[in-house]
Amino acid sequence: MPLFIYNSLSRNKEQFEPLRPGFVSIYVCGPTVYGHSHLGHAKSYVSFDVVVRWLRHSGYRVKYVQNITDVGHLTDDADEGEDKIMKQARLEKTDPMEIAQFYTRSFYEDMDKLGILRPNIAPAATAHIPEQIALIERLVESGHAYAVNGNVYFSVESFSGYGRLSGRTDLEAQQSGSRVEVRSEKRHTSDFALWKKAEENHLMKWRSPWGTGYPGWHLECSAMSMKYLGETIDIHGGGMENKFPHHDCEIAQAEAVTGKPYVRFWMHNNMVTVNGIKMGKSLKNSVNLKDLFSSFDPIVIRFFILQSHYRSPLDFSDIAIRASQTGLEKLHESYRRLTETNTGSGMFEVEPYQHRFNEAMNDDFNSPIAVSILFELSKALNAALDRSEGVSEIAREQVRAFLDMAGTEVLGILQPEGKGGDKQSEGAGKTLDGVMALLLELRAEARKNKDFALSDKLRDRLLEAGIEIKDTKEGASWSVK
RNA sequence: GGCGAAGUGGCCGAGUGGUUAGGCAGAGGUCUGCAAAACCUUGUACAGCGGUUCGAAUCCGCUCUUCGCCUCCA
Repeated sequence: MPLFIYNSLSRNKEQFEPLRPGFVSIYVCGPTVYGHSHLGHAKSYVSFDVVVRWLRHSGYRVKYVQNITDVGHLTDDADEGEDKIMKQARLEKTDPMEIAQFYTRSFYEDMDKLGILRPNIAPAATAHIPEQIALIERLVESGHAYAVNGNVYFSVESFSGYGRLSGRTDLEAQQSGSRVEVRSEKRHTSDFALWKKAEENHLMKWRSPWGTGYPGWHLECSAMSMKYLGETIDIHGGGMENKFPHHDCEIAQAEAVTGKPYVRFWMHNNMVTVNGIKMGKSLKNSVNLKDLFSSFDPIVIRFFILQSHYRSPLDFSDIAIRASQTGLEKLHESYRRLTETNTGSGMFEVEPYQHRFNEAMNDDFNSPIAVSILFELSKALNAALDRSEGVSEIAREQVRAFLDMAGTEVLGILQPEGKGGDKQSEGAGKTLDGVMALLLELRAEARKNKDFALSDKLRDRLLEAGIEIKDTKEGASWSVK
């Protein structure tokens, strides 16, 4: 079954075939590390995590590169303003590299909790200054860039395809409509900085052929992508807001030098909104993940994200996440029942679900459909388990294999069997198992003797202690809430 | 002003030229000592106005509204 991916460059779904058979190169724009991660990061990286997981499941060897931007971009317009990382360093009374390191660790902490697999290579911009300088040199030599007063600019007029990704190809229109004041030293308003001269007090700076300075905003991705993945890569992902100027600039820088297509498939994920308005750090409505994790299990957040398509905006609200939480618990419960129930003689056909799941994932990674298929399976499975003949050993193993693939390996929303979360250590878990077995036994005896006051007391007090009892046909079970 | 996306039942959220998305919430029922859980039943929605068509929520046009980008941003 072929995989189709929506390519932002062609604005169409296209059948995906990697450049090199069996091998997929993918680069995703990483975070600028000057603050804790928010829900927007979660949406982006959960989405691409599932992309990578699905490609791997499909048999590809995937090399996934995601940068860490630890050189500060500027806080306001094109060429003015303070470096964001420097600003944060000033606010926290420390130095830029410490800020970058601190928030890099914070980022991975959050991403790990969301079940996001780490990229194969996570290059930091500051560790690739020579590569970036080399790229600028090539651009200057080939006449695509020019140096003025210690700054180096890319000349957009020297590159015919500039703006093709975002559709902003009319340079004149850009010039007249630009909100950025024309800077005299640039040849064209849309020319963008490759290298910037550092002021005296600038803390992050390096020596270059053009004097002491620091790299421009778009350069690192081109340089590092080409270094680790080659001049033409299969997939480049990122947030929609980066289409212009960031990705258009990346294309220009890379293709001007190599003369080859930089990226074959551009993928852009949509934004997170809060009450319909884009969430952003500068808008002060961003939902910090660490805060969110204090109210919701990170896997619930992951599930919430996957219930909408990566190209659709996701509107945040507590009510919507709570709905997801209830739904996910249902899937977990169904999976638990499957693994714990005794087998019987009943049949259960997984193949149709499997097929539709693959179809959904191969249709531009349609996770909401994939999730809905898990719900349908769960419903049918529960019904089958409710029947007296139950489900046969073979059927059970087939369903389990499917859920392990779809729910655990690909979507990352079901816990693998035997791994009951991080609520208690292994040893404590064993002890609790023993205690609970005894309590359930006592309660069963009480119920048998019609001592409902005692049995209800056990149930209620356990619930207060955070343990929920469920009475099923097969007897009582318990779970930590 | 330029570039782009979207408007779906109480809420979230897919999809499609004619047949049930799915989840949450709600209602009724089965089960249960009572609950919870589970299961069954239940909702005929697609911004508005025109057009194409045997038939459109799905295609085309217009209108309205919302959102993103054009300044760093996942």
